[in-house]
Amino acid sequence: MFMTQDVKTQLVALIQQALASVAPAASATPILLERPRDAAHGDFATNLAMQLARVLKKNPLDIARQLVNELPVSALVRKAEVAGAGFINFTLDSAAKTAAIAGVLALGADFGRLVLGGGQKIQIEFVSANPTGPLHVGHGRGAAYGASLANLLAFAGWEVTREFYVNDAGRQMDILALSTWLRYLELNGVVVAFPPNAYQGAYVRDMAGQMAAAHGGKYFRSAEAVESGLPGLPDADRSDDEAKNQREAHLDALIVRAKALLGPDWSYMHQHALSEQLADCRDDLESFGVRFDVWFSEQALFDTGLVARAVDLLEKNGHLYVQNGAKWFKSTAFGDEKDRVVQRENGLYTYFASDIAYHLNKYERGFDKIINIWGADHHGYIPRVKGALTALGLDAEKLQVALVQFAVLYRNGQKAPMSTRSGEFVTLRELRGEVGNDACRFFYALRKSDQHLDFDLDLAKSQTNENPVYYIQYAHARVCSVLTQWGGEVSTLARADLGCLDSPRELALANRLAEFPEVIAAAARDLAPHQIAFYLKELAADFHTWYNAERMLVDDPVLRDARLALAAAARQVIANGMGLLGVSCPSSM
RNA sequence: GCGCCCGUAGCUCAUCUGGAUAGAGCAUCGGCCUUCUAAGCCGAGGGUAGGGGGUUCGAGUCCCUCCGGGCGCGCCA
Repeated sequence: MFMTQDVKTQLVALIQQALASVAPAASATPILLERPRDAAHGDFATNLAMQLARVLKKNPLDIARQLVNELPVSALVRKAEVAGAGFINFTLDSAAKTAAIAGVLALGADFGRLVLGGGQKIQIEFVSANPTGPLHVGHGRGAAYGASLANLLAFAGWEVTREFYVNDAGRQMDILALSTWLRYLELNGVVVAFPPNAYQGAYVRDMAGQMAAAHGGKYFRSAEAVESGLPGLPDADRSDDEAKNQREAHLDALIVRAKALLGPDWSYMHQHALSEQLADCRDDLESFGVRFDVWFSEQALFDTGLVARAVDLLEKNGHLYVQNGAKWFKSTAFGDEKDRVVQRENGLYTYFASDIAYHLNKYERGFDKIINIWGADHHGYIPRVKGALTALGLDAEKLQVALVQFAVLYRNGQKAPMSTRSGEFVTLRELRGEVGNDACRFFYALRKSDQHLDFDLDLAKSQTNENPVYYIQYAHARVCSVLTQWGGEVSTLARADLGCLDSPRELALANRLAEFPEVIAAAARDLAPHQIAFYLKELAADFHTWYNAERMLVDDPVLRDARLALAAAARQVIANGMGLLGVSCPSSM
């Protein structure tokens, strides 16, 4: 019997012996084994001879033949042959392939678990949406990617902290609080023109309604008090820069007025809107199978003085200068396109300043690696953040930014609007409700994160039964059904005699199971959970093919148990992989 | 204008850090349910990998250039 995990490394060891004998000088050449797509090319293949051709200045075919000749005899390898331009193809002994089945059944939910991360602490910050409205499908993509990636890295041996950065300190929150108050006034019959650049969504009215129900007219003020003396609004149909500036100025003046009129009640308004939206956001994400260990408040960075400390530190290190009354960080010294303001002329810190403080805090918490998952529109932001870290004397290499490309929605073949403020967007909650959580998570997982995503709503909604997620879940359900009809104790299958499994379909499926840890390793290395999704599709395909070709519940108990063991192992790997992607595996469909 | 990302079958996407004849799903066409779930299986057609050049044993993958699309270039967040 072969140790499951070791088949590949044992094969590498054999090749290394051959290499040491053929080309002692090049014995350190790394040996890469790949699983050929074409079954005719065996179970493993190496391009070692082609790699050596360059160094040894010899014909790769000759090198390959020598390597095969020098390969030590082993029960592991049934056949090693030279093919193509110099590949060496290995066909394993059946027992070496079916060994994976026993391995899966012995390890269960831990099959595929790795120690790549060596228990290092890694922080993944994702979603971090402004709590100013419902999450939309773009956030959904970041959420699905981040959650799957976090699960994946934890499975691969890192100690993962999942974190959501709450932007609770900026102007956007003020605008939300103002929007809520204006809707509240509206409910009390006070007619104030609702600014076009305030938050228009129905959820704002909902919050206002709750507030009116709970506090009656406590925050009532007259329209005259609210509006008198404010700068006017331009015509609604104007979209030039001047008009835009006028609208922003009007909005800011309204905020100032609201703060003056409400006094201490303003912060209640602010807090209420924040906690409502945050609770909604958390609920939405949890229903989506996305959980966070830490909800980190931007405001706390100011309250604890960390923002000031971070800026002071930059100043002390000589990386700041004053120009036009503002404090600038000399980020061009660290590869950025231009210098950036950290403290405005009016004394307020910029978002960049609090972000520097936030990253300083991340470093001070002692993570070995930090991953930020950002929307692709933030790519220009990376050099300045890394620059600031370097300027603070920190190792910027610890920080890795994974960009998630935009999800562009299509409805009836038309681009759907995605603006939060206009309130016209498809929410994540709507999407989950119409497509289902499983299909939703898998739909997102099925795309490489740095690839633009055309999300066709009509397709996603209408094709729920054709979504590939069901293909995989169906394989799982089929195994459950067969095992139920068999009625035996599944745990006994781990001891089944697998010697009778020798058909190409069975061995292909067993091979696929053995590949799972390699898929985990590659996906973790590339921060690419989509590789798991594609692997699972292939695994399910191997299973369905076999299922349609052979019967499991046969009379011969030895053959029956062997096949059931294979099926049970396939079910286990499907469950392990789907679990990482946050997709459930029903036992019947 | 400058910077980053992208361009693969009619559509949506893979391609294991440069490997063998570029693969799936959907859609189209043809077969398979008296046998453990047909949400399945088997088969067929469908490609100048945006165009062109370069690097080498070998390029969808790396470099250059052009075309096309997305995003960014605030004392916004």
